[in-house]
Amino acid sequence: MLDLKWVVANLEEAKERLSARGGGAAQALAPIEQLAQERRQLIQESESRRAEQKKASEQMRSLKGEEQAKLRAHLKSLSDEVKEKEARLKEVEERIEAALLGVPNLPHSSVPKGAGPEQNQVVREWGSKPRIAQPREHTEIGEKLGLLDFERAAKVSGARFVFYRGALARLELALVQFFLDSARERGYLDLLPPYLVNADSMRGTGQLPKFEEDLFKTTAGHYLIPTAEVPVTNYHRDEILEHLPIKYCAFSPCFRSEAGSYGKDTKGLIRQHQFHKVELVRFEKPEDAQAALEQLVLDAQAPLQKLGLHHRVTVLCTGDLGFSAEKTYDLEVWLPGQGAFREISSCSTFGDFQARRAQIRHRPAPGEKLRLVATLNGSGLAVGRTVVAILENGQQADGSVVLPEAIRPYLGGLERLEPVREL
RNA sequence: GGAGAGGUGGCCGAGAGGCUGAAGGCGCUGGUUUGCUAAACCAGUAUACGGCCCAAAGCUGUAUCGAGGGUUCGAAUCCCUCCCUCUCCGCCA
Repeated sequence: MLDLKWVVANLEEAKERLSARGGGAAQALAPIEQLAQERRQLIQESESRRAEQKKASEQMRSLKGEEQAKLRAHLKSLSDEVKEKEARLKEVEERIEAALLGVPNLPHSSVPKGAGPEQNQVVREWGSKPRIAQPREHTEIGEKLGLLDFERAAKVSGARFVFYRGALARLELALVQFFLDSARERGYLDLLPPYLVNADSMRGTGQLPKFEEDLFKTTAGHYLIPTAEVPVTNYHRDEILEHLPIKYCAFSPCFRSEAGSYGKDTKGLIRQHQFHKVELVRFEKPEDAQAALEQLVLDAQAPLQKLGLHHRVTVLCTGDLGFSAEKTYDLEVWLPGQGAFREISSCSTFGDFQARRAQIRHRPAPGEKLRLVATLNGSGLAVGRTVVAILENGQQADGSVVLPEAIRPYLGGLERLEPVREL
């Protein structure tokens, strides 16, 4: 959420910076100026009335009989007036809040302007493409080896679900441990979060109120988390943090309804309703946020490099930026089967956008005023997509898959994936 | 799920219609004293939103005792709804 005071004082700048996102982001601001004015006036009126009322009602104690009855009648009308104004004020503030909650974050000045994904810019590349004669996609590789079962998953759960079998099931969990180890080495504290959260948490990180249709909701009113970012960022909701920075790594399953992505990546592991991810979350001083984002990208790249997977870093342009993000780098891993780079991590800084919604603050020094912190997060990494990359990059002519050396110790020394032996 | 007890400042804990932003204590900050440390003593110690001010500082108004609503001239205090915590019972991995 943007700061109301700042928006009102810098309306033109706000509109201009939001319009870089395209899609009418700036229009959401339209009603705010007038509402802010109404709000100020109502505050002044109701507060001055209330001050008057407070003063007069102090005399009530010392008065008796008719005198008191007279004053009481006067105060009653004052009281009614205050109540009426406060009711109107509340309504105006609710409308401001509703409008503001629907406004996306301002892109950082260093974000390239652009209309959509085509205008994202490649920042750097790591490694090189493996030479594979006739690359196949992970679905084919996995199904042939008996390691992936989409058909039965469709029977049991529906589209966009999967069963992993045998060594691949183990690989998924091995990668989780491997990613957490990598993050821990880089100073992140392990957190294993709840997978169901309340609406306040979803509002804190920006999923609600605007993106409810992307979420799964339980009959009890909880939401299934679409990423560990939600519980981990909200871990410090309504808190005053004493020491910054704070760095957490958290494993969790992620649940996404994928509403509106019909027809996209319908096959395979790329886009599932449920997947696993290790998330890196940082709380930083505002002035450290940009440097921390650069650091975060390196933290996310580290396991990818240990696995020897060819990838590149891109910076998202203004038109492709997520709702809450101020700046985002994507990590895209090379998938020989698809002949394309695909997102495997997304690292963003949110400035104080989430911190304002979630009221996460810190005191720069004793005696100084509280400030909102900056929040950041990035995948480190998406586990399912890493499995895809390992399958496609490690595929051999005989159908087996050679595993990256770095992951072998997590699998009891297993070197390659071969057909599952039916028991 | 059933029965009961609770939620007050950074923390502990009083208060039970007006004099309470809230006693007392702890903590923290500054000062005095002091070979050092400690102790003692003194002072200060919230947040948000308005107004005055070019701005900061400062002054000033209002709100805030789990959340929301109600009663009342006036609510931390009375009533209603909800949330959360704890204890016991049931169920359960």
